[in-house]
Amino acid sequence: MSLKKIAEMTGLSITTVSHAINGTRPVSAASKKKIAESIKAINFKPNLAARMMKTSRSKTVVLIIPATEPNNSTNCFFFDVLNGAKTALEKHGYSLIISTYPENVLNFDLSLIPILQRIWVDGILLVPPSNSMEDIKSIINSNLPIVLIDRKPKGCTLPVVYSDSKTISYKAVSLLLDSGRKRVAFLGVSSNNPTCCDRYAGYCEALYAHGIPVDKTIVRFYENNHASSLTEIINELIEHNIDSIFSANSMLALNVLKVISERNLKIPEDIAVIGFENLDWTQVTNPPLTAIVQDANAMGYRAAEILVDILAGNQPKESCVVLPAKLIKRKSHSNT
Amino acid sequence: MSLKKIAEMTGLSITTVSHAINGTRPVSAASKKKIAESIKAINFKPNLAARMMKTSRSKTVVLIIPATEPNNSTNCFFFDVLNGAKTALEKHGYSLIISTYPENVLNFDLSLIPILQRIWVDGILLVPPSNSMEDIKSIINSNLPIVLIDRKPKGCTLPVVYSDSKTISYKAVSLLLDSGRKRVAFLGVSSNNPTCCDRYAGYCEALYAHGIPVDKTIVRFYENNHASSLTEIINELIEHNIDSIFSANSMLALNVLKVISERNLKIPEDIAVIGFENLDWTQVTNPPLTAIVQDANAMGYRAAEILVDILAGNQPKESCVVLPAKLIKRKSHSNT
DNA sequence: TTGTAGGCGTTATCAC
DNA sequence: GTGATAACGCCTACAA
Repeated sequence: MSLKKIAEMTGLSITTVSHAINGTRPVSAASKKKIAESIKAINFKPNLAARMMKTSRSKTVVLIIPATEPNNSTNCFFFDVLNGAKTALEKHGYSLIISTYPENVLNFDLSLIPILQRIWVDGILLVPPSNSMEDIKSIINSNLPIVLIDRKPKGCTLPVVYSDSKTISYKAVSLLLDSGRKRVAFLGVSSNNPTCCDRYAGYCEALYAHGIPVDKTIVRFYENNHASSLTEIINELIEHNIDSIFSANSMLALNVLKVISERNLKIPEDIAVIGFENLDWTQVTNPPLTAIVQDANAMGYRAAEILVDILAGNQPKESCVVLPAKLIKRKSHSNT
Repeated sequence: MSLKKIAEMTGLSITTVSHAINGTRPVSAASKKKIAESIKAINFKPNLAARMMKTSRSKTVVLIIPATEPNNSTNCFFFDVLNGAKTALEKHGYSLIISTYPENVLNFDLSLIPILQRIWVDGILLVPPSNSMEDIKSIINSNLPIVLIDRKPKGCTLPVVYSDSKTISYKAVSLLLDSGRKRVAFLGVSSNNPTCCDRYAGYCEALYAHGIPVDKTIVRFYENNHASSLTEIINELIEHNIDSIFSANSMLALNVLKVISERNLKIPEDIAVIGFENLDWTQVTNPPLTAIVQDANAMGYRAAEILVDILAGNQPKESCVVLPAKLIKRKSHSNT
């Protein structure tokens, strides 16, 4: 099954068949018809390896995401990113390869990722591991087109698609303050995580706008290599006379709910909670969680579209897409 | 950057270099060393397109899974499957391409999946859409090696890796019956879903073993194209004088919890609930959900290993792997 | 509008 | 132990 076969069947040359298939040169209607028929007859599909060898394009893109343990709700978020990217890519005839790196290993060299060791993908969709461009330097050195997703490292000039975490965090914390809370704790994953930093920035600005100074004793980052366990951290926080917690991702929110209920405290009466969600479970917690939702699917989709555009040789129209996030008010933020 | 270049650098022939790299023929230690040095010097990587052209092997496998809407907990399950498969594949030098099909479209022709339209992948990991081999016939006709995951259609002779849903469902329902429940309702996704059928079979056997006949009025399948909404179905079920519900997946369990709490009924006093979980959220529901957990990661991993084995030309040692599932007892199944 | 021919970087066959 | 050389299937000058 090859161009040659089609050429034989139609009595035309390989060249003409090739041009007919790719539309790279005028071909007479009669020839076109014959070729189309033969293609159908033997269900011919061009050999991508051969094509790739000539064009050095694989029409394949890799999505590189952090992988946490199984059963972690962050995974759902990335699944939606993946699905969005896949949808956009398939539309343009690209395939999507998946690769992951360990979220919790410091200074993991991304260029060690197997697929990047091969001459293979045309471009990269990357969720960067940290705030630092240094950590993705080796991957940038591959000289493949890159679009970042979800996290924008400091000093980043690459195209990037992410949620407006700061604005929505500002809103969430304001909601707590406006309903009379005075001691709003902040709980984040890591001070080295761009998204987390944005959320912290929104928190600080909201406090500032309400004339309340940031009290570092009720701000905690659960650094991955932290000495204390997450449960301990939350317990500590609660013992600092707080009346509410803004927790900067869904996994943290989940643990906050757990610890609070273990201490037999009431939400929102004793402690109001606002978190993040990647999943519908937040509506069946006790009480249903007031939470921020991001459009993960759109994030993947938009990023993929930008990458495809770059691969097509165009100047990207937008090098930085900031998607809005939503605050869903349920019962955990206020008893009024 | 090619074998030719390495050949020039070392003064050896392309042939020898190729054999040295692939270990397909004895090469003198001295030559080996020279070659290794040159490879390192120019950071040479074999061109996969060229290699693929000769071998007609892409060292790439596709994972085909159903995709539901964003934010659906089923996605988490498949993310873990994906991650497990990826881990195993990378170990053997394979890359993983992702493709999805719409879960709710009947008779979706899987062979329409873009990646399968190209001459590209060496093998297929597939979560089949239904109970019927007919629905995956077109994909089987591709003549690529296939390993099924999670669901075993009727009359299936392909290698398949799935959880022992029946046994664990038997245990779960027995737990309800042993604690005195008499009217255990069953809620499943679809009678056309192999996993769901297994869970129903476990349910029936448990009832049988306890001398209770299956009452079809308290058995419901939420067929995807069902006229009534899921909420209606659950409400109907509750009105049939039941004292407990076994819901056959996490999405259903979530909705069961929601409806019960909307009706201001108490769990487990009024209605005991056992569900499935893909995620840690089940511990923060009210009350924490007694649930069945599967090892999705292992499922993907094992399936990928079998596929790699087949691709290596071996007879697979096991054509059917049934993984155990766990029942996690929390608070929703019994008040004693 | 069509055809000829060379080459992309491998692997495989055969010969030494 | 080692080397020439012919494919694999496609694209693309260059020619007609």
